[in-house]
Amino acid sequence: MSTRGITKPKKSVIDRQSKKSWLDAALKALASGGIDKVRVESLAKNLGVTKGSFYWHFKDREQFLDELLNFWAEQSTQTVIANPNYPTDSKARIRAVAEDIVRHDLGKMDPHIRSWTQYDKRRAKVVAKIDKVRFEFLRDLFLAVGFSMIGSDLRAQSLYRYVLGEQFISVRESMGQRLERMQAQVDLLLQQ
Amino acid sequence: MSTRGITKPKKSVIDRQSKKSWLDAALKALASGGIDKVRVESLAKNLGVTKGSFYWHFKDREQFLDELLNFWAEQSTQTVIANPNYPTDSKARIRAVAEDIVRHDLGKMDPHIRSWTQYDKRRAKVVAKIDKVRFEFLRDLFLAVGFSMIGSDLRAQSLYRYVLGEQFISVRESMGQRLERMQAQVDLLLQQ
DNA sequence: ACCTTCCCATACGTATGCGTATGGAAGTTA
DNA sequence: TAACTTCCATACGCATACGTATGGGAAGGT
Repeated sequence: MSTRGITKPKKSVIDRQSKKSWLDAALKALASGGIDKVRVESLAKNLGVTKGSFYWHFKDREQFLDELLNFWAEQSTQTVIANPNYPTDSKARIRAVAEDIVRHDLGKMDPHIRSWTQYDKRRAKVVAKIDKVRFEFLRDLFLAVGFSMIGSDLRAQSLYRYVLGEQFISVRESMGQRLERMQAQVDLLLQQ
Repeated sequence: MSTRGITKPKKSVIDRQSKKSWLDAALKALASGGIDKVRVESLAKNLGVTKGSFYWHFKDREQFLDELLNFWAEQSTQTVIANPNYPTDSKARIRAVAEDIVRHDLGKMDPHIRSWTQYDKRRAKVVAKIDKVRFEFLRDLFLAVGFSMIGSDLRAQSLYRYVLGEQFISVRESMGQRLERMQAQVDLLLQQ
């Protein structure tokens, strides 16, 4: 693991890259055009270096993609869930979480990630783990409201599918519409 | 358009291919490993011919993929919607449709299609049209139950996102679980 | 000043996959 | 049977992208 820029953040005349800079570039490329756009030589061009740098930091493309997936997994479990500023009222908290998801476009990387990993059993397991974490987070929110385990399970699954499905619908709506629709969805789920 | 096998279904010593046989093979490949598996030479190998056949039937790969997308679009609007054996009772009809979607795994091609087309604006428009058709079909079902336009709209969007989202969740459930969950979801949406 | 380590450039070999040019076999029509 | 159409095989050129081998510049330690 390169620690350049952390222990010794000195300037260089030439652009020295770290693992993270490669992974950041890869995430950008992934978001712009899918995993097919995550190419060694292409990323190198974006970073202003050659692939000589890449093969110094990483063994090969496969190992790099593994790190990329973990990179996404880590920072996707530290956004919504780790936010400490949610209301204490359980129903209000669900609404706040739902709004956050839409407003900050959380899960916007999901189509790219899932499109990529769905044909790779090993990598799909990483995504499955993220699904599990997210789902349990949502389920706990409904449990806090007072729903039964079965009821909370159903509602969390419903809400999660809603969020996930929205990312794949080709008819994109405005932010206002999406927020409104999401709140209506939450209202529906919060009925007794 | 080749009409071989339709007007003159004669046997041949060698395997003569039609456009449809290429498209069928392409759909199979797409389902197995995404658009990346839809390769001219790969499909040719599966069909037992060379790409000389391909380039006789199609101009190039791009045009072929266009036809493939239309091929999917056509046969994806002729399954659920065209089924005439649904109950006349509006609520029962929704339940029957929902069960059909899960049981016959309708939309199982959707992840592959959407993963492929999401980076292609022109092709995404075709998918958007399918989204619209499906959504309006679902909305009409809720309208028939007696919900308002707004209420039907919300419920149809919710149900459609649910179906779509399920296809992308990496944690796969059993058919029984999926059916049960789907019915619970429909029950939730059918509440007043 | 020298040496070592870190990081990258350059050049090359190889594989894959698209598209094209051309010939030819099988079936059809005159 | 001769000509004509339909469909495919073969062979080639070309572009892209991975991975490797090798050399070298820059920075820091001694």
